[in-house]
Amino acid sequence: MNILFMGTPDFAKESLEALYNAKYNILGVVTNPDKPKGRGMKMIASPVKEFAIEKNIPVYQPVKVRNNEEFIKEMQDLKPDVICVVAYGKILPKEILDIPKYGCINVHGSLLPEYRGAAPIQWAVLNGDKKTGITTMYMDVGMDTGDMILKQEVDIGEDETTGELWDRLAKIGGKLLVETLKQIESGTAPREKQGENFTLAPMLNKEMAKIDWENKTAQEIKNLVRGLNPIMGAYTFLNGKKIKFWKVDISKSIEYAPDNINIIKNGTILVSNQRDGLFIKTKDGILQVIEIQGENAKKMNVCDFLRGNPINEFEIFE
RNA sequence: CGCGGGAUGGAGCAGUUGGCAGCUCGUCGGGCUCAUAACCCGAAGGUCGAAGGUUCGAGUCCUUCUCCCGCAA
Repeated sequence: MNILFMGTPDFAKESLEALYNAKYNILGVVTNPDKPKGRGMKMIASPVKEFAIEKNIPVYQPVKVRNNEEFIKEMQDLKPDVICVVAYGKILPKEILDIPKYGCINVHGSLLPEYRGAAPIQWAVLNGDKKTGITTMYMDVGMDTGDMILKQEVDIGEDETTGELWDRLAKIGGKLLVETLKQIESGTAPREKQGENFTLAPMLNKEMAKIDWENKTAQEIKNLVRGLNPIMGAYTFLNGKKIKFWKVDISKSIEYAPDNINIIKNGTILVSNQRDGLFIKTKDGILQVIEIQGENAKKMNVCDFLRGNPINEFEIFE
């Protein structure tokens, strides 16, 4: 079985590596072009590209795919039996989808038809879901609308972050992809149409990262912090300064609740000291901050942070 | 030359117009208490990132360098 692989981030690299270790013949790897990134705008190659180079697999990095006759011709000439696409970052035109006889297989980070789109893992955590999973499918021209092949459910931990779940799903995705190919080869792969009741997982935007103290519950805020770690971090303002929360938890003890808690504004700091940390009133409970980051500073444990950046009790996050 | 912040005892930070290097925590010793991640007393621990310059005097002002970090999905 000759495979053409398309993917870009570390999530995709896991699948590529799984295919490689399963001894499939990988004709080539298509990945997004290197781009300037990080401090100093250094050119960075994608994890998929780095792996491919290490294993001497040819790398293709078209700037665009649609209407790129030269690239499409190149892909056709490779004559892949199947194309595996994992978080490539571009939409593939029909001309590409039609190349391989076994079709294009995609690894998607959710239990389809839930969370079609770019950010399925993030949204599963943001919404506080208890479980999610991986789905492999035959791609069609729609956005994650193809017929499903295999699924694997995965439980989401109560405190698990998007980053942690991302890493786990990446590995599971690799395994499921290999299993999917095996079944396709042996002709036993199932093919199931997606139901009508789908949900979307659009790309995340910056506004949603701001904590809404007024209307959100402690659990919702915790989900926001978990869901945005490590992508952008949930933030709030204190005295005009932007502060990011990287890890919070719902305080189980009520000993920090003052008598007049019901008339205090949501977002008010109830406790702030170097021993206990930082506790904040929310709509329905008390939130404990565990990991925090100030402006132009690195993340740190909240107790360390308070040592150098004292915060008064009864100040209010906005 | 993408934008910005920083380098000060073990940790996190402050240090005003240049004038004895400080705060919180931790560490060590002692005390107090039925008791404490409590409190009190004391101690150790710094070539203030590197080099040069201005000055009677530089953590602080000027130049150069090194390293670290944040934001731009």
